[in-house]
Amino acid sequence: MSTLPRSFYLGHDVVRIARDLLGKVVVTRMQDEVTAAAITETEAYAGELDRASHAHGGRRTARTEVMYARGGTAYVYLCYGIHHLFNVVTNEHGTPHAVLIRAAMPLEGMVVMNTRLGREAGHWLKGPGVVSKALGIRTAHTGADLLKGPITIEDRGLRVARGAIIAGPRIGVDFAGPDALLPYRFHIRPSDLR
DNA sequence: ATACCGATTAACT
DNA sequence: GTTAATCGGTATA
Repeated sequence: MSTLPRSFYLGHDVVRIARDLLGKVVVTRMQDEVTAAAITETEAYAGELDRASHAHGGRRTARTEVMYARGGTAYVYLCYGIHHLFNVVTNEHGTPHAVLIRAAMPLEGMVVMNTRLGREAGHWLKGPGVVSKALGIRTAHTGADLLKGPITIEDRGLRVARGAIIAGPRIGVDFAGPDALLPYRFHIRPSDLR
């Protein structure tokens, strides 16, 4: 169990980092409640040039400012007034790259997850809103340092089976024109983690 | 100040 | 396949 170092997040290739996050474990420690889940789906948002990104065109607002922080910072925003979507900021300070965590496999704290979800978490948290809800991640956590907590990401030695990664276009970004077709989404099945 | 709408989800028909 | 839920961000005035 080792928390990912700052250098993991400072890389300039957000698409590669999105792929490398598959199999890594998101851990939250909140009020003595520990939950952990292995990432099975991600999407890369490539900053100012990416029409699907909140930071497209260099937009800087109260909400998006945290995207310009250094890699290893949490960006959590409210979508449709209901869902808290968890992103991992990457690249150096000033470059607004981020990776959206869209699905994960529960590893620890299933009882707590069940309570938070109001149902059985099962063996696969599908959808960014569901992942955040199960892990207790909310907009209040935006700006949190992923090297300190309460949210951390660890390498627990899980490896992705060779050839298991599927790349494709991102979900829900039809408004982004040609950028909606970029293969910035990566996913695997929980059974592809060893 | 006001109007519109989204990197979604669950519960419908 | 369709739709309600729910509210902060953003643009427009």
